[in-house]
Amino acid sequence: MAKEITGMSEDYSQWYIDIVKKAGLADNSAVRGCMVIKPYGFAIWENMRDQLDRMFKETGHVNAYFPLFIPKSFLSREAAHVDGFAKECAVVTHHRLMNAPDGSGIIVDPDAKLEEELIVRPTSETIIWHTYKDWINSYRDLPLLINQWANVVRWEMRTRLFLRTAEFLWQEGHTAHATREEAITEARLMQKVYAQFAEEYMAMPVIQGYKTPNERFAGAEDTLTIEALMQDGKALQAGTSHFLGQNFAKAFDVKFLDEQNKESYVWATSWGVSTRLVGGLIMTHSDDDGLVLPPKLAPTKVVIVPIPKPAPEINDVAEKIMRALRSKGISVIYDTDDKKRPGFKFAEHELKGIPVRIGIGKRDLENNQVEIARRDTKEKTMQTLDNVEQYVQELLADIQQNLFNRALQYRTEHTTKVDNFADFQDVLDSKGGFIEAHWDGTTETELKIKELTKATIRCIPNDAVEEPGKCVFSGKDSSRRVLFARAY
RNA sequence: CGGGGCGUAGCGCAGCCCGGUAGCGCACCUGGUUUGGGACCAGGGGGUCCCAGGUUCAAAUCCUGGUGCCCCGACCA
Repeated sequence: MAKEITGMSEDYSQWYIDIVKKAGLADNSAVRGCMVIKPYGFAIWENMRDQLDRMFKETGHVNAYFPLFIPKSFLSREAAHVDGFAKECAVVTHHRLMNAPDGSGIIVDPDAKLEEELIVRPTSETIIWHTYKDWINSYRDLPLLINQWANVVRWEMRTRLFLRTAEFLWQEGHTAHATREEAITEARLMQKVYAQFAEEYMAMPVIQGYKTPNERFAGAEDTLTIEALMQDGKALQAGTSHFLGQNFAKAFDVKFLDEQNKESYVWATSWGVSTRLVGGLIMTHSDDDGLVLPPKLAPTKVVIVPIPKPAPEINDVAEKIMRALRSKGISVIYDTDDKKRPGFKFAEHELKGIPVRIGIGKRDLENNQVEIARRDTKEKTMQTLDNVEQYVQELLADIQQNLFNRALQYRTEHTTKVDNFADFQDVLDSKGGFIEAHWDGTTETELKIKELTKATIRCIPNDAVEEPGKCVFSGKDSSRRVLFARAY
């Protein structure tokens, strides 16, 4: 009726857009490529953010905030870095508006041109490393473990709600270390934190690995990644953690004195995840009825629907259940709207992905029971009133686990070992997903494969087993399989 | 940056070809009947038809120019 969602199999892209809009997560805005994150979508992001923030702090990081604007000259200090971002920067050139002399409206005041243009940050390495120069003198100042929650702007050609927007919210960790080993350990730790978050909270299984030189972050010596697989068989880079070597320390002249009074450049990492994760969450679990949310991130875990509408005896029971669940930290709402009928509400709450629905009708109360429905499988059971609290707790845990299992099973079924290029193309076009194949290690081959198939090397998995083989494209020697996929 | 589409009520759209009182569905308000998987009836409110200029007695509709957003691709988190 009112909220038709395009079928996933019919048009995956349209299905995704329908979910985002109809579940009330976000809308397009008046600004090209920028979205309005609506309260429900923002609530999901807040839950992600809060949990990640806890995990960052548990691993010793603190939050700070750096400017939105970056002097143009900063960006050019690290050569690879500027190459990577130059083409997608928003630039501030003036600082004042004025009424047009001809009365045609407001124009930029030509006299208010900035001496040096400001770049709206696409990422903050440069402004942060400029600042670190002042903060770091001695080994005693290290490690410096800082995270920032911020918005950044990348003027992308092609945008998609949550997955790629011109402005997005994210966190960026920027750490400084005394030794190479310590920085590498940090980058690995944060990759692990991201993987743990993705799997335990988002119920989204990820492959941990590292990027090929070609896919590396601009300015990094090594880029670690977590890669997830979406339901249409495309991969999503869900988070990255970079070992930056001494590149930024050298570019911004950040040195420290060690215990031996010897001066050296510090070692750096940076790592980030963004609102893109919301897109990943949607594309991992949702279905043709709408959003499906893992309980650990659902803004509302339980909704109670009075059947057919609120009534004193139903309200009493609902209140009791709410109190009991809330005392266990379970967010629950009672849908008291007396204008909408139960069927409408069921559909609406399913669209919003609320993990558990409790239906209370007079008929049920006569039998001292309520109906409990789970969003993931849409199964319903009757539970006696004294059992509701415990049942719901277990059910939420079960849903969380089931979503992960389901996604893992999908990924397993869509991960294929391939040993020749014909199969490689066949698999990509038929079922998609991850392809484990040998690669000769050259960028040339990587690019050629991309050109021919649109598949990229998502990563070299951390746990890739050493096995001799022949490159799926060039036939040259290879010592391990890498992970290919078409990606978002 | 190429290709396509769209701008008309809060949302989704028709009307435009062939100029003549701005319409439909949903949502909203009122009343009533309903209510265990997206209710129905009756009444009602709500519009710079993206902007500017032109043609015309008359423009949502025709002409010219502009602008915005979306979708699909190449580039990227």
